[in-house]
Amino acid sequence: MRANARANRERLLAHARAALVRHGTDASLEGIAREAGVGIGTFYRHFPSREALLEAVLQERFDALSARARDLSAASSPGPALTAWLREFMEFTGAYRGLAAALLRTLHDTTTPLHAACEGMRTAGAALLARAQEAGAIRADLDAVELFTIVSGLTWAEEQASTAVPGRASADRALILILEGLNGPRPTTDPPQEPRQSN
Amino acid sequence: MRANARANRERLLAHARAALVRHGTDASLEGIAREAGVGIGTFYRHFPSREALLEAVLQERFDALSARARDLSAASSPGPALTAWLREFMEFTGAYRGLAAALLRTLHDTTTPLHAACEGMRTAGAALLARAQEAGAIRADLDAVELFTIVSGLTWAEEQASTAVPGRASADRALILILEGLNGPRPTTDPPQEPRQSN
DNA sequence: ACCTGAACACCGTTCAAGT
DNA sequence: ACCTGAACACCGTTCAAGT
Repeated sequence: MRANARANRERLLAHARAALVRHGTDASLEGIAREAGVGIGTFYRHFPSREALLEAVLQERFDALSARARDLSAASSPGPALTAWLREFMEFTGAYRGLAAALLRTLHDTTTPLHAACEGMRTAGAALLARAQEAGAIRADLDAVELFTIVSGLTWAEEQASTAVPGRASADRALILILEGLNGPRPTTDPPQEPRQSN
Repeated sequence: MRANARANRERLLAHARAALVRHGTDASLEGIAREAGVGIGTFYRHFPSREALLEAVLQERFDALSARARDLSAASSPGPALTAWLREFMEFTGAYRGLAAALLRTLHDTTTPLHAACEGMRTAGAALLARAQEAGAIRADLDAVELFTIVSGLTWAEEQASTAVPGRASADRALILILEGLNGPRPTTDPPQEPRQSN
């Protein structure tokens, strides 16, 4: 019987993944159970809440992003390492419709299980930020919560814009815009650059 | 009977406003009708869709923001005028939970009635942007759709963060951050400023 | 242990019937 | 003209009953 339960869980997860891709984070739970050929009660036994389901689906991605932050920290200089990681974070966060919202909620609502699941990933990202700030690549008066809020907001906005198109390109563009600011790129100070033309 | 219908409409609008403040853009339509002491069918007669309701509630605000853009264009220099207007746009957009999402949707979905209702406001904002770009206050490679997308994303993100607190302060802060960029403020070029200390 | 599905409490939306 | 509310088709969630 134990094997039966395990098989149910796997089938639920598989159909959940498909449903998330198709319908986003508020895919019908009844629908997932139905497609998995399982009673709704069985669904709730395995995943007592929508968040628990998300957690199960996303856990390994969280861990992968944590590891990625550590790799980037070892392999790249502080500024580019943060930029590269944020790009991957945004790509992940934009994977399902509604995911940016679900993750952003966990940033402040510390009680939820999904919060705990994200925490490692966010700590890793925050370390990357601190390193970039020490190197002077990122303004010092920015904290990790602000950064995650802004980046999530951007991802969400791009996601709303493109229902059909994946829109990776425009999300990258948005990241560049917030890095450089709407008033234009800041000339790097260490090796002095050619001056901006005053239009 | 005509007076009766008109009274119903007004009562529905009044209760809709209250419900939007309390429950956000996806307040229960049945609930609004119930509170207004009116059958659900009557609700649908007056407002055939949730969007139609939003449009009726927000129309005068759209118009006010359009007018405000024109006033600012006359009264202030290009850069500050845009900043001031964006601040007001964000404040309006953050008035109800879900409003930023509803408005952003209309940016691309041109078929909806709410899109038409927003258009004037957005055109006015776009003019302010163009003026700021001509003056060199805002980077030239930014279009109005991008700007509205980014600003909406920011407003949404701040709104998610603060369920209880209105959080005006942090939205302002976010606006400053995207104007200046995460890599720090760009020194203004026209009147040369004191140099940034290299940390 | 694990599963099932009826039951409950909610939605949005439509439409035949009333005045 | 305008209003009503039952009807339909969906939800999420719980829980008594089954194996």
